[in-house]
Amino acid sequence: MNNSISQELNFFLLLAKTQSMLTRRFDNNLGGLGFNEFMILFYLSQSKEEKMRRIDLAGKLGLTASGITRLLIPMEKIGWVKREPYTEDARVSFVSLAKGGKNKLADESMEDAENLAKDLLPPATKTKDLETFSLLLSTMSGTIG
Amino acid sequence: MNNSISQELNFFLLLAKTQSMLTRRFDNNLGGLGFNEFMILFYLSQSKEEKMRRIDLAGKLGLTASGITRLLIPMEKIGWVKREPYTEDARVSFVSLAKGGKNKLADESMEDAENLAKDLLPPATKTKDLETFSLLLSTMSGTIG
DNA sequence: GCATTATACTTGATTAATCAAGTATATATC
DNA sequence: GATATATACTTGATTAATCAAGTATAATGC
Repeated sequence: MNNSISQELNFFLLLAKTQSMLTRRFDNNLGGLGFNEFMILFYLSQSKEEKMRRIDLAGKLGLTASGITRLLIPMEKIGWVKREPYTEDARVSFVSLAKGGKNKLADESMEDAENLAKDLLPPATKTKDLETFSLLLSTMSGTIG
Repeated sequence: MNNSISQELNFFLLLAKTQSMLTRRFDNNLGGLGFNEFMILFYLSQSKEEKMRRIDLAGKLGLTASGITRLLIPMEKIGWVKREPYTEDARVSFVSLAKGGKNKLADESMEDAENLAKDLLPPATKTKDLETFSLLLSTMSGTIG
């Protein structure tokens, strides 16, 4: 039996496990919003004119274009986001933050997310380490393309 | 517009994005094994007598018991794992590594996973940092319960 | 300008995984 | 030792997300 495993692979196994648990935790504690839905509303709220191309949203969440299409369907129905055609390039359609989504985010979910984030990190976590780790994550997600 | 977001929450958003991309990458490059399937075969191969309780497997992957039940159904059918009843506690059933699964892992997937892991990490990643992050991740997943 | 290639998005079919509820067994409490 | 609670697992219903293929439009190369 060969029991050896590299530190690198071990890191990815741990990452997968942790992220599964984290996603479930976020999904259940954002006042009725799923984590992905929260991220969509949040990124829209941060963007210029509160609207983004669907493909850019996909990039932000690390999902496929298809995944975004499907995520947005119920959100549009409920009135959290709106579809905005784009005349300069007919392939593109923008998603914009609708009133309902803006309220949903502001009233509760944003605060819930912030509180959860602070609760989840071990109290001893060093700011400096968090920075290093964040940088590693951006580099990886930038590289994976 | 309130554009502020804590470093902590930002970290979790980045983590989610990166993990989505990573999972897709692993899923498509382990010689026909999904990432979760790979992890199951791997953890079984590492465990005593190459068998584990389903609930412990769930813990290792960060999934629910239900998720594990469903993951194992096709794997059992294909002959990668076997179900083993446990007389000392009739609630429990063990999963063991079957011949097919053992071969699948040894012939290709283990090597693929190791190579991928090394490819995905930025070359400049410091061993020391990787250790720190791994520790942070274990602490978090241990705490989340 | 025409043909090729690339981009943005949607859709059908499928797979993955959750939750809530249910079954069966074991453990603890009184 | 009967009752209540906890644990391990499965199942039905549902939601999430993929891939592969298709549509439509735009950009590139010659």
